[in-house]
Amino acid sequence: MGRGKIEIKRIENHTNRQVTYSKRRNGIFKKAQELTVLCDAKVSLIMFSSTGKFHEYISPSTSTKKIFDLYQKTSGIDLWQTHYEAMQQNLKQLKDINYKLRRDIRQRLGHDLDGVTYDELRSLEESMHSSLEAIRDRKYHKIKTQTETCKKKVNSLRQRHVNLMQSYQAKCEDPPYGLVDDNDEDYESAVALANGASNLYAFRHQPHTHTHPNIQNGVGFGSYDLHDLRLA
Amino acid sequence: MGRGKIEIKRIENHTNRQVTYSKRRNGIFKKAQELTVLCDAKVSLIMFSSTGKFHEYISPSTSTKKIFDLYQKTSGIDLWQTHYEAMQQNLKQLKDINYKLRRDIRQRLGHDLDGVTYDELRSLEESMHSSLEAIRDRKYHKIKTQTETCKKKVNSLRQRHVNLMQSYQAKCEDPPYGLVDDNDEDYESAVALANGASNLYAFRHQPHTHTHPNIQNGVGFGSYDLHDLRLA
DNA sequence: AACTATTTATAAGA
DNA sequence: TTCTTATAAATAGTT
Repeated sequence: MGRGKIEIKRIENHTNRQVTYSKRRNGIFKKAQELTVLCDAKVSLIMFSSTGKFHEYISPSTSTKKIFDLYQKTSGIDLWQTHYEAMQQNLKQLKDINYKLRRDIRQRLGHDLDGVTYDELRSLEESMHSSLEAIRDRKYHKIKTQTETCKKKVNSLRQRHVNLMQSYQAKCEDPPYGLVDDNDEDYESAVALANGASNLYAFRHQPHTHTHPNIQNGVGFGSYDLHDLRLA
Repeated sequence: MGRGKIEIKRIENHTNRQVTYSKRRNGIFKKAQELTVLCDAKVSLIMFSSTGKFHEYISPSTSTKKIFDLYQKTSGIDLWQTHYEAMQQNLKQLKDINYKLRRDIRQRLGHDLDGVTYDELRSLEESMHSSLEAIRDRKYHKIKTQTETCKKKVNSLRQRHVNLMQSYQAKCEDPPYGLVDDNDEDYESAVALANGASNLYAFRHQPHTHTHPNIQNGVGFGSYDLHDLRLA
């Protein structure tokens, strides 16, 4: 299609080749676009000239990535695989290890023991036994430390209680006026306190709540039994 | 370029569209091939028809994978990225699960219990305990079946022993010459056997090996105690 | 880049 | 689908 027929073989003249590439590239792109529209097709056309220049046509309804995915799906060729074989390997190994770990756990739970020999069972039992010992030890250790922490707390509370009682008794022996300031309410409550009719006292008639036991019971008269605090 | 000019818009008639697709596809493939040869270019042409049919042209000097690699390099678009990221995610998850499984096992072995609460310790102990029971059950079951198999073997061997002794005594009552053939060694061993001086007999003075107990002890004179065989 | 003679592609019909 | 063929479109060589 031109002034003369040409043979389909490499054009040796460089300029000529470039010109022909340019002309025919436009032609093929136009054809691709027409095909896309006329036939509702998806076309991906990627070209590199002999000088390495890159040109692309892609149907507007799609993208190179989509064509690429579709290509792999349709042709069954996984272009990805060769690229990331090492990663695939890694993944496979991890899955394998994972499976073995799960099996180990299942056997430690007493399941899936059908294929296990007597000797293996014995060593598993032994391992389980000593592990159980270790876990029990740890539990007892936990109990012990928790108990000790608790005791320390109790001692601390007991000490606070004693201190509070001492300071309270000291206040009762002094005249209460030293506590009074411009605030009437404070004055009244101070008087009420002095008469032993504090509203705090009312708590003593409520069920034991174990909140602020040092305050609840601290407003007592020395008759209070410390026993209740020991396991608070 | 045909009997009539056509407008470049979607061909609504399905058959017509298919025919045009087929014809123009050939045309564009021919153009691609010509461009490849004439201009020494690399061309990748991937097409999907409206019905999803896939066709491809690729310049002989290259491959679809190479074109995609080159495409990515040139355009800077990473078509693998999403794949790669998905794989990374997968890998990370597996590693995570793996770590947790390992931790579980370590804890079941009684290690790494520092961060474990008292309640968790208790439930772990309980799990271990019941698992240990299951494993012991399995072991006992194994012992039982093995013992039964063993008993059956012993009974079978005992029967063979009895049979052997009977046929031996029968032979002793007959003249022994029937046993003798051209082989001197056989003759000698038969005589030795008759005298109770078999080299097989020597095994009785060795530590118990539990191999071929029927032969070791079978060359006796009826005074043999079967008890030894019971737990062989 | 434009022109145009000529080849090539293809629309419509068989 | 394939062949035919009139005609549109592409393009080789030229300017």
